[in-house]
Amino acid sequence: MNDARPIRAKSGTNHEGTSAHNRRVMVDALRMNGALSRADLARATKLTKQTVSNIIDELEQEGLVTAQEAVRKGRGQPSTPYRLVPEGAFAIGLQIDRHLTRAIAVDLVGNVLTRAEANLPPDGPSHGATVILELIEKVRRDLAGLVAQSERRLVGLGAAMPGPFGVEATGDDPWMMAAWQKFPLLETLATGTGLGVRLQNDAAACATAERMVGAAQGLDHAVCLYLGYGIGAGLILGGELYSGANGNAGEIGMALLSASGSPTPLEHRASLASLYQHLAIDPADPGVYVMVNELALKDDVRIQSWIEEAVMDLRWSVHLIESLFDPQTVILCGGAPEALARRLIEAMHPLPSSIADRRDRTIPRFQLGMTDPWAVALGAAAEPISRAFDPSFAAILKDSL
Amino acid sequence: MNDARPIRAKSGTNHEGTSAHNRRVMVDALRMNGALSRADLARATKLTKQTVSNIIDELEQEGLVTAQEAVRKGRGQPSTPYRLVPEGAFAIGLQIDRHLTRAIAVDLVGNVLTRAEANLPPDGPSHGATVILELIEKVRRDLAGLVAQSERRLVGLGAAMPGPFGVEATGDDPWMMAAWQKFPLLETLATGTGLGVRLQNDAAACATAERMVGAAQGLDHAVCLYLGYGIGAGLILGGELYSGANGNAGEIGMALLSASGSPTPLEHRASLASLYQHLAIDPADPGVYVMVNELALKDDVRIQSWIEEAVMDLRWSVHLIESLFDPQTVILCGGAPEALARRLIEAMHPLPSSIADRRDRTIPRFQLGMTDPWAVALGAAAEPISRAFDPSFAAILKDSL
DNA sequence: AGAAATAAGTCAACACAATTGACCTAATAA
DNA sequence: TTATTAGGTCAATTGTGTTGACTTATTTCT
Repeated sequence: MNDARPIRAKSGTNHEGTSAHNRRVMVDALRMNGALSRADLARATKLTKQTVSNIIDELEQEGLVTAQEAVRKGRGQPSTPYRLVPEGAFAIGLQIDRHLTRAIAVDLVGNVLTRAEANLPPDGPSHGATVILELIEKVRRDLAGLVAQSERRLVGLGAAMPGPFGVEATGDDPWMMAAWQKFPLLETLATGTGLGVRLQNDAAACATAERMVGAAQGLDHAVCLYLGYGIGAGLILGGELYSGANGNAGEIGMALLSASGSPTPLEHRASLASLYQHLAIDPADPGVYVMVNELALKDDVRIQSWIEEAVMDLRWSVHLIESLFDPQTVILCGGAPEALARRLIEAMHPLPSSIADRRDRTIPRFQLGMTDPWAVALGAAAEPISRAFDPSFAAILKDSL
Repeated sequence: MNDARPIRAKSGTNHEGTSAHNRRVMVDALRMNGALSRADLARATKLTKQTVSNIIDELEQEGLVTAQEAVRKGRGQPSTPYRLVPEGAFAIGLQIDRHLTRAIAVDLVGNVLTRAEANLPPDGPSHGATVILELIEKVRRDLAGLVAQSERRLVGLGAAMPGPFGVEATGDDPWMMAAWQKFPLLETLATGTGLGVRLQNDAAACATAERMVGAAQGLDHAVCLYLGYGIGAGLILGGELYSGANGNAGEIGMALLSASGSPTPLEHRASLASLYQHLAIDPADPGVYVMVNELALKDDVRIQSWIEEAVMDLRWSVHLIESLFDPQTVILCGGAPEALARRLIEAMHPLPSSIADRRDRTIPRFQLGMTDPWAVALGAAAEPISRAFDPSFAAILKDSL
């Protein structure tokens, strides 16, 4: 009678899926190449001129693309390049960090339009949620003041916070991140803002940012090594952000540094937390960023000694990432002060030899990405944009609607 | 004038892409669920009854599915379940190992129809290629003798060999694997057989096998830890095999076991190579498999001491894999003799705590997959089947045709 | 028994989106 | 001036999933 066992199957697709994909492919092509004519797009996407023409007409009507002046290039009718209209869409990003929260508004091409931050009250999520919702409201109002129709073109809210998610807390937790994990954040944000909300960990958010406006643009295989209070990896695999079965992929900070003996998590050694400890400064102090940056600029010996240690672990991490993910490049990004990040990059050479040593290599094995305390918030904001406009398998299928 | 810089864009799709995807979804659903009625398929794939009906009619005509007897279940018209026809498609798999080569023929559902192996001449690829082509010919003839029309239904040839690919050789290489890497294997096989050919490393092949007929069936996020002469990981990420930018993803054997001091590659400690060394036996001896299996069965002390050491490294590996990939499960598979594999699995407990410790867990964190010296060859054969019939993003796009 | 309800599956008309091939336009090269 | 080339449009066509009414076969209710 009742067949209990549910049927597992992938979703099918139909015309709308096809159409949605092709529209996304256009937007993606324009994002990566700046401005392209209809004929260019047809060649690049392998669609017919006519199809491209129809889609571009639609996108133009919707205000997502616009024609530039015709350009003559050689023989034949001049081409009319189209480019993305930044004001075509907006998204809001939210970063929840240990002692503060940041909100940011970006447009279709990743320009930051407005931003705001606030301290998180130390008494946990239920009070903190109010602060957050107010912060989002503020950014939303500012955005509305800056551009007309912003509300109509708001595609969603992206949130980022330290992971891992859905796992029992371990050890000390002065900033109540564990409490935040249990708090029904997404529901609160969704009902409080009326927007669609998704959650990423901070490394994933950084990778999303690097993919939209940073060093991972146009790359289908890249790993962002995020050095923040902890350390994590944001994974761009096969052209999409990879989150794993539970949204926890890339938690390299938990990787143990030796199989036998007394293994230490990478996080305990290579992270800003370890730097703060090494320098004996209070991570909650709002001045740490500037302080560390200046120490790095003047090559302070204590920073140098930390860098020497950390670089060994980072070399190991890069080698590990290359061995396991075989990416086109590894990008150092995240909340580390810029001067520190530069010192680290310099100190990384020479990289240990790995399968990434290839003759056909055109991109550096390891490079510096964004070093901006707002990178995570930016990535959080980039997520809804990416969800709405980037080509992806999921977007074609019926169950995505 | 000449705009040098090429335009980068993803491919668009059209009706044929839609259709191709939906057909694959049907086959996939039948593979995972055994037998389903048209109505079941419609519900599971979110397509309409009519669409499913049309596709099933086609598939039936093509001999890929067949109706079973109608079953009455509760009220309403009895349903007619359809199942895959094993003889609907065949593929040939080829394993090139250090001193021998294996060929195998499988059908649509992964049944092994015939197999053969041969020693690889020690004088390198150009002579070896002849041996291989003869071996494939033999398997192909045997297959043709076993089932009618097999040639018409042959979807391709999959090859598997130890990786990594495209990297300068390192260290000693008694079996000339480096020479094999340089040899134009794919071209030789393609012209020699007239079939489409793809290459995987052995860990990836194992994962492909586990996905078609093993422990990874129906899982979208699984990692196969392949313990063979070396050690590697086959990655099933987001429902597809992930190969990285250069086909080298999952090379966990190269992971270094400690950041500072004198780091050792995992491969030097946890691999059958290390076991052979520990036991002081010649890995080229064709009797090693049986020998090791018997030693494991009688709990030989030398085996036990190796296991104790190896298990520490394997625990570390599983923890690392869980931290970086966040899979639903980790599967131990590959060419290790079964008794040894069982001993290893037993000795793995307790696993180190990791982000994989979740309350909502239904599958074991770590489990035993296939322990069959033919697993790699089977996976190699599974690849063309998977390519031809599994749903995938690439299969929808125009540039896949 | 008979009627109602329920579920599987089919039929024929339809809608949607990409394709096709002819055609127009605007530029450069001969 | 004319031929050639490239961008782009027009209108008809094709392929594929959808829709809603209908048929068939079975169980459940009265």
